Amino acid sequence: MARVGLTPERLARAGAELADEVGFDQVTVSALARRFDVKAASLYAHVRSSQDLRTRIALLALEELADRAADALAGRAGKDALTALANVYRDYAREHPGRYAAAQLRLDPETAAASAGVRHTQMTRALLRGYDLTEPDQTHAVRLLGSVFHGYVSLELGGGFSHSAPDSQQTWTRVLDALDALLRNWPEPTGS
Amino acid sequence: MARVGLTPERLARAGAELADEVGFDQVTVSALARRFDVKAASLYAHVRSSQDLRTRIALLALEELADRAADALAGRAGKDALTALANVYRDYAREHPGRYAAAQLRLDPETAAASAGVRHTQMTRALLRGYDLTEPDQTHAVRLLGSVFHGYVSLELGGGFSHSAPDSQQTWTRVLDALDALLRNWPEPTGS
DNA sequence: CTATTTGCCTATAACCTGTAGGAAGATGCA
DNA sequence: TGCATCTTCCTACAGGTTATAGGCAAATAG
Repeated sequence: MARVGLTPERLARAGAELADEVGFDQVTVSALARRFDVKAASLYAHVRSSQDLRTRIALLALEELADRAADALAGRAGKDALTALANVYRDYAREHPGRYAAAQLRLDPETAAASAGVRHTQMTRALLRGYDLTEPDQTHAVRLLGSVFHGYVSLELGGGFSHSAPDSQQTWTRVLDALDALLRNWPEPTGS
Repeated sequence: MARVGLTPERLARAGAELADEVGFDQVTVSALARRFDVKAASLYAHVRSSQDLRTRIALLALEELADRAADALAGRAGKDALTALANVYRDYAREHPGRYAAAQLRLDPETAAASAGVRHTQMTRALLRGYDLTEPDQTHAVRLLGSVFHGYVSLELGGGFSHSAPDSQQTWTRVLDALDALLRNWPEPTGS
């Protein structure tokens, strides 16, 4: 009865790999058990449920993504920082589609508050210090950037841009140009 | 043995309702069969598979969304049209979260090409006629708008904006201001 | 070197997908 | 009206997934 040496952390890491290979929603306790050549029931000693496993993978992905973002932002400012941060999300999603999908998992408020998700907000806010925005516009801009990054990446990943010209890379470059221009020239509220 | 009168269309409609109630990923053949007080096996006479059912719900949602968008755009131009279209997506997602999630289902290329998805692109393009963009910037702008709408709506739906000030409605208004300003003042490519 | 803890096992129940074949209701045609 | 046929929904079943309960053996502590 050889012991494989399962831990919640190893399961989350292996689950993340599995997600990248077969898709996050195909990650099951059974499939993960097969990967360790172990019975599914054995995994329940380490994770409470299938949902618990997914949450651990999501938290892992959020951490990795935040670490990459922190790396990319170090020593950069302005458009340079904007581009770097944006590319972190896009590249991560392309390298690790399953993990990226996991990072979108809806977490309950306490879990979310304790997750690396908050670092993402903080870093976006730090990036915006290179532009001249004061509250509440800074928060609006944080949300806008999050929306564009996530929206673009998920549409691109879903194949939305792959069957028409011009190619996605060109649009991406121009979108970052546009966001930079917008942040440098953030409009006043309209009268309406 | 009373006949219930199942058809693929009725199943898709009921599936859409079920999705709004319990979430798109909780839509199963079994659950739908229970809703009609019928055995799961019976549904397979009308849909080929669980995946087929999901696809039908996705197509239904895309249609509904395109119809609403066409309605909203009629007789509007410029920022008025931009706001109207944006609100269609946001309102639909809030009213019908399950259907909205369904609309994000990844379709195979042929199905996607035959879906109402293409109408969405066309309408966004029509909206952009109120701004002064030529190709390929128009395509870039279509993709940007799609990204912002989808990204914002999905982050908002995921609860991302609900636990911090200012409230999401204010950000939404300002994001639309910002997009309008950006489209009216679309930047040249940068030299890099 | 025994005693306890830990890790993985078998067994089992419930639910979901999907297929095969059967019976009752609906429909068409004489 | 009566008969044949088709359609609709059924039962039965096989295979996969989640989850719990209880058992035995390996690792570890005193």
